Amino acid sequence: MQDLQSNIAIKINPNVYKKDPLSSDLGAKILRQGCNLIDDLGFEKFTFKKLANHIESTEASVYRYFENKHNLLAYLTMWYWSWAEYKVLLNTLNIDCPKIRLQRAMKCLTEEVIEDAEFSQVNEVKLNQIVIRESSKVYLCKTVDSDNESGFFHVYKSLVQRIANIILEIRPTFKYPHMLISTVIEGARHQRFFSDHLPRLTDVIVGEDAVTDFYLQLVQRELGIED
Amino acid sequence: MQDLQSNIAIKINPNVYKKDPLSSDLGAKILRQGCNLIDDLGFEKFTFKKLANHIESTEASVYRYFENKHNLLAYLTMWYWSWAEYKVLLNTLNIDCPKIRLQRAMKCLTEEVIEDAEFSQVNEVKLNQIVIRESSKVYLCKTVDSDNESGFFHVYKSLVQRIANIILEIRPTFKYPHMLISTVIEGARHQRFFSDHLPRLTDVIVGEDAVTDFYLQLVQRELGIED
DNA sequence: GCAAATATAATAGTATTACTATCAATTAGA
DNA sequence: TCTAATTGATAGTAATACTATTATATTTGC
Repeated sequence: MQDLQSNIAIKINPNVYKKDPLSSDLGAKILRQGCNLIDDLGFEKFTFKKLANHIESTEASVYRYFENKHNLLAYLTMWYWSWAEYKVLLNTLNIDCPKIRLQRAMKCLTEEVIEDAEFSQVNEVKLNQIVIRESSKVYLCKTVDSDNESGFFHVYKSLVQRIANIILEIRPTFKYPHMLISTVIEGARHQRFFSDHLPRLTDVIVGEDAVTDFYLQLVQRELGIED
Repeated sequence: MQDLQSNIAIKINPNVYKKDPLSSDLGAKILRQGCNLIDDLGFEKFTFKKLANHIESTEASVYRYFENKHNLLAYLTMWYWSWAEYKVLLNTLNIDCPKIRLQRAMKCLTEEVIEDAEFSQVNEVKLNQIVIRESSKVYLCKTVDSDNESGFFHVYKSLVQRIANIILEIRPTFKYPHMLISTVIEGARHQRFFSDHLPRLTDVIVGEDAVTDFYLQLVQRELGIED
């Protein structure tokens, strides 16, 4: 993926920002250090004032880029899902067999993010942690319907649709492709959180990626695909 | 269940409150109206001041019962899972076949909550909505480890363990019983949220309980149980 | 190279949030 | 009825979540 770094840019729906954070140095700092601070403090304790101090700028300047911290989190989440979709795309391109495409897509979407591709302003490992811990707060809130109309969840939905299509290619009569995929995507992140904080809710196996193993198996059994 | 209403009380771990809200009228109001207000405003916009005004009391009085709104939400969530576990218990008692016990437990944990048993101070339908939308915020936060030590998640974990035991009865070598159950429990609630707000992430089928159907099937296929 | 446009910093200010503290009034229990 | 516990009333603080204004840089277009 290295050779694509400089040429590919992830485009984010402008509704989520007031001023494009990729259009300036300060904007880039807001993304990068915003990511760091949200990871450190947790979303609830994170404020634009703290971020501004941290990057030696001012609160007012940060507000010029994002209406509020909710939208900054939405931006980061949208970026993450675009990046994930791009990974899926790269890994399934030119592969004819839909079962293998599904398997590879599942792997992309459930495996741990360890290496830091530093694809752009954002540190993918930290962003992954944020997505695990904070991203559901973007939709689990009263503004979900208007945010949805603004397109905040478009990328996520299109990612789910993309995998659902592979499933339908394998089993055209399967009734619940979207449910299955969103269950797996959300579940994988929850299980990683559980294994760090509430291990009795999961099954941790040292030296094995239990999460990927479990969800891959689950999907294959649900669709009746032999291993 | 009616005849048990007056005799059975759900006991909540005292670490979550400063003063037992079931020990006074005001406490009961805090639970009941807190539930209503959180449902109306969403957890982020909900404040103790608004609650106090709503029940014609004062902020300071509310703070006498709960350290903060996070703990009130934790209380309500704990109550919900105790209630759910009790439902599971009632529905699986005296049934020998573990497959049927599993099926009944799954049904309890995935089906829609429509009828309002008014089991106590809390309106179960509203509480169910709150659990769907807000409850993951109790653990998706920086205090999760100390909250866990205080026992905030004990009931939830014991519920998961209970069902995991049924699974192990059916398939003693199954590697991921906790993962499977927590995936189903969390997933069922997410899917209900999706079908209300982000329907492209799920598969809504009118007149059918797709959620229960899907997760029951998923579990049975994962465990290789014939329908 | 200069004017115009744009971006940022500095400062100030407001309403609300998330509490804590104190004390008086009321109620309940023994 | 006396005492203790509960609640209400009031006050106060630091932080949050913004908005507005103005001055100062910096970039860009010509």
